Amino acid sequence: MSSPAKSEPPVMEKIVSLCKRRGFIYQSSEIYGGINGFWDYGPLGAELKRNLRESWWRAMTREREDVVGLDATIIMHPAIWKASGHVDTFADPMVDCLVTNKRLRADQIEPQSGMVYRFTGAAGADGASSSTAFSALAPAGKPRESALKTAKAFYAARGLKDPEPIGGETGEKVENSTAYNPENGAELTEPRMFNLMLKTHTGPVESEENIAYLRPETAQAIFAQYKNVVDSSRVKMPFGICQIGKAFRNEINPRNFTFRSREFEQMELEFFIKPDEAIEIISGKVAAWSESADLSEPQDDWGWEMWHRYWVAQRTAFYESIGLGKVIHYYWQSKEELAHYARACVDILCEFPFGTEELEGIAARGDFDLSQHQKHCGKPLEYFDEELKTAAAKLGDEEKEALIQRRIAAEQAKEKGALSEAEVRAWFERLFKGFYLPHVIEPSAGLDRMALAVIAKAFDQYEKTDGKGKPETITVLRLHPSIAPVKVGVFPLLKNKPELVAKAREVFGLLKGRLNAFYDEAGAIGRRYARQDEIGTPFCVTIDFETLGEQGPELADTVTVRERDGGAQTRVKTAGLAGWLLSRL
RNA sequence: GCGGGUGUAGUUCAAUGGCAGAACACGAGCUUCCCAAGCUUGAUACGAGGGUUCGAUUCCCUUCACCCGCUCCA
Repeated sequence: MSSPAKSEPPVMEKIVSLCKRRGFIYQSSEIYGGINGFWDYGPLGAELKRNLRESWWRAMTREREDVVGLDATIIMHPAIWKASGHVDTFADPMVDCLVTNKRLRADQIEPQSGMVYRFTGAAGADGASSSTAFSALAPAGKPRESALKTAKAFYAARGLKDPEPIGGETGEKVENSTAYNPENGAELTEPRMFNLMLKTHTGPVESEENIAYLRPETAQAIFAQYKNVVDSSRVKMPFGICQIGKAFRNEINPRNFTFRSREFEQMELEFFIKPDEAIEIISGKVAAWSESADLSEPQDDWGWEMWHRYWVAQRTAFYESIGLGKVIHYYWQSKEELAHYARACVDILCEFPFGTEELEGIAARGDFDLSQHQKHCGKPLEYFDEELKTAAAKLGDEEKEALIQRRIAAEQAKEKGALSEAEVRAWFERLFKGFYLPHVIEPSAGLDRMALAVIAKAFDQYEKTDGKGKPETITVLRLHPSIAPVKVGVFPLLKNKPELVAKAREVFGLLKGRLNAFYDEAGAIGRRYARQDEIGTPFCVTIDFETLGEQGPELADTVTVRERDGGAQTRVKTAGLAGWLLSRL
């Protein structure tokens, strides 16, 4: 299996072209010129996506006893996004440097002190001039020339040749200003808000009061309905709630085909676990993770770290099952990169033609989300753990105090987000009674990215000379059979022989209800194979004269099954054909 | 959001200030005993809006989309 060379940039273009030509992915609203950041799935893309979505759902819920599903609305109470932090963190004030056009976050600019020089314009060496005002800061200790140099760059960027700025003979002293770029002292634009959440209004009147957001992630719905699920579905800790659905982000710059788009589909699991302290009280210890740890079956003494590693292993197995095993990579976020509430986060990356990019993030988020919602909605979201209450009742005061002291020490060692001693004691008081907010492991995957990843991985082209010695390029989509949009093509060897056609229609009828089959009689047999290769169909069956019994009774009612990869042909009885194929998907 | 590039048929590409062409793909017919064969035949395009001009797909402006680099990516 050859993969396209990295140094060949048109690979992505070839994939985009194939996606459109064969009906996988189209530009949204294309007849009106398209709309930036939105993509539609055509007939084959819809099947592919459905297959991916269903394999995820099957692996996450149906094949497990400890995960249930949820299907929540896209528009939810705006307070959810307040509690989650999205209203604040999704609206970053941004400024642009007037010289380099670099965009910076206004709240992250280091305050500068020094002298500001104001220029009213500039004259160019060729007689042209500019009357655009500009100011630059010479940091404390730097001469006026430093500001002058920046001003020259500013006017030069606006088309003036060798510009001589006008004005700015004397400077004004400023202290701790964030209006200038720390890198070069250039004036910055006024801060502008960039809100990454898409907004709408509920009800007939558009007003501030009825603003609603299209969800920027599906996860928050799970937290918001966590209590209902606990109360209604008899789940016991640990357990998970998963959801597949659309999410929306007003990306400033959508890029790379469907990889970063404004409307996309997420597949998220929130797996709720007992806090490590509860595990220790119940089991006497918390299992320590090591490279050789057995992650195959969950154990009672697993803390967050084992559970996190377990889900990384589970998700890895999933990617292997859809044929991405060889192209995924891991990136473990460093302590500095982690959000303050997160304990660990690993990105599962995949090799795309445009680089190795994130497919899924698996975060250990502690109890941050539920505690935020508990605080904002004012309703207790604690889980009552009878087993924990019983175990805690057997602890002596000294043992309890040892646990508390250990936690206090751990909190004091934190650089940010540490709990006070009083908060720790209050938390343990609830814990010893059997109450806690569960911690959460969150594997969060992007369905559209996954679809793009499997297409990119499967895309294969090779050169071949045809019967006339003419070279041609053959395209094959080597999709894993389990996700291929069409599972089997059914062809009569010749379409002008009614017996063959009738038999082929009969075989097609046997298959179509059980797997996605495609009937084709147009063109030479080789062309029909090629058409199926290009859309990733793993099997083709051909009805020939042997099927009709013309070559002897032993071959009657057998068909040729041709495999996409390798082209191997096998004769299979029509009676067992559906089973034969299904066992190979 | 900034800078650069590109928009012609389903795809990949031509040509042109005066009737827009090819290859492949697609449809129909013939032919063909297994990997894009051949013959006949058919349908299909100048991203959108404005300007200049007797006349614009072509020149100019605006806009939209796509690609590359920067930026952004809770």
